Amino acid sequence: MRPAHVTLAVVLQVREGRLQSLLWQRAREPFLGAWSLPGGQLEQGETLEQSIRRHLADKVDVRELAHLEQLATLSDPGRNPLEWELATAYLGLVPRDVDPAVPEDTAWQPVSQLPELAFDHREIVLAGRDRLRAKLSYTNIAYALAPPVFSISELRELYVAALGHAVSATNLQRVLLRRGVIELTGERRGPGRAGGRPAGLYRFRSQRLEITDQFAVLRPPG
Amino acid sequence: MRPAHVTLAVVLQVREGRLQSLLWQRAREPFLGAWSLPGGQLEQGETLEQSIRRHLADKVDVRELAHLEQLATLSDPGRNPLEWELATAYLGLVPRDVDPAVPEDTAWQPVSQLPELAFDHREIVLAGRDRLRAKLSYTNIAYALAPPVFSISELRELYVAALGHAVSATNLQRVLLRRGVIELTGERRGPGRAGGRPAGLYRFRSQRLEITDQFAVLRPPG
DNA sequence: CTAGTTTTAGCCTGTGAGTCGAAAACCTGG
DNA sequence: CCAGGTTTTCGACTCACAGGCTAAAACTAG
Repeated sequence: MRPAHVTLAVVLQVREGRLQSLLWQRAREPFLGAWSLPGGQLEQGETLEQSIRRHLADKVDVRELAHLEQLATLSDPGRNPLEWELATAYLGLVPRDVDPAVPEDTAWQPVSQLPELAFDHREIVLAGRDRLRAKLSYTNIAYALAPPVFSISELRELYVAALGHAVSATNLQRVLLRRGVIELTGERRGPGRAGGRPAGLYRFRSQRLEITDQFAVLRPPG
Repeated sequence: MRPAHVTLAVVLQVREGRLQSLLWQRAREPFLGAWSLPGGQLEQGETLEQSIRRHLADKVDVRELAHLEQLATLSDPGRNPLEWELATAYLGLVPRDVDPAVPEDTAWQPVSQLPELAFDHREIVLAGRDRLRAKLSYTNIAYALAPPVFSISELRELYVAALGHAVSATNLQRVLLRRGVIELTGERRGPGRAGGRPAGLYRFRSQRLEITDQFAVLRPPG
């Protein structure tokens, strides 16, 4: 006998200054009505990545995934009480400027205040968050959370939301510039309501994941 | 229809100053006779980790795994020409002082000079090596490659073999001591053939994976 | 006792992260 | 048009730690 196999995704986006995860309410047993991760059955002829992309595009209409990577495969025989089922979890990231239309039964929920989740989905969400936090320190993965063009203050807000601790804008700018992760576009943004010096606008040099050879880190202050 | 599911392991050990991987020759199609990674079918009622442990203990008699972690799940529909089959790959590490008895059809082979491997096993081995190399820099994972007690020179040889570049014994000692990864046992080892100051003997403080909060790195010299 | 070998410890340097404060560039209100 | 408030940016300083080099320590063999 063979196990069923599903793909799941922790889809993260920074909204309203907080890191949020896309969740939907299950429409059938087990855990009917409980919040859970989007995903579904693996079909013949597709890879795991194709499968999770299909389910995300189908059910939740998220085509704007700027990054997608495999997290892990869960295999506890008791994780699904009705059936022997493996689940391969992915981490997906959505940039800040898009707001994908989501169905009724789907909602963004802050990772720091998750509701009760079905199956082992809570630990998967936290694993995704931790993976993101780690990679923010030694890769350019923030490109997948940021809009195409942004000011340092905006970028700082993203880092604060994702990392969960204060980040110095000055330091962030210097670190990312020196590493060659971001570059100045030359444009500037008109100042806000209360005036202030217009912000320079930056962009990520690469839209694909790159690993910084210098492993250095953005540490919490203090 | 559901896919078959197998578990595989990249089992690494430093032998004769080189990082080597445990391989065995396939006894059936496809790829009959080709070198491949040890592993086998996932059985009902077991987790993936239990499965790979069972196969390693059964077929290859490696019980001395000091570390085991999941690498990834491979899912290309064409990866097995005969059957739709997913494979979850693990990374296993064996300390230097043990020499597990292995059957006729099984052998250690240097990762830097791999033979032709069945399926997608070559990339899995390289992924395992890369994972190990990365973790050597920011975790205490070397505990799983080292004997219970060792001199700094011996530890240095392990790092050189695993990382593939020169490592300064002085620097290694200072870095690992400052991070609290290793500690002096108080014993010393009698000097070798040609004399020399007796080496202090060290041990790892923890035999479980710990992540260094300081992400700093052991870089190649120069 | 001397020469050779290996390990250990100390000193120096360089790099990059983190902090702080001042200057730059803009607004609004008088 | 000037003064005061706001936001961004730049430069100077400090600190921690990795990496390199050299000398000292501790031992063996002849």
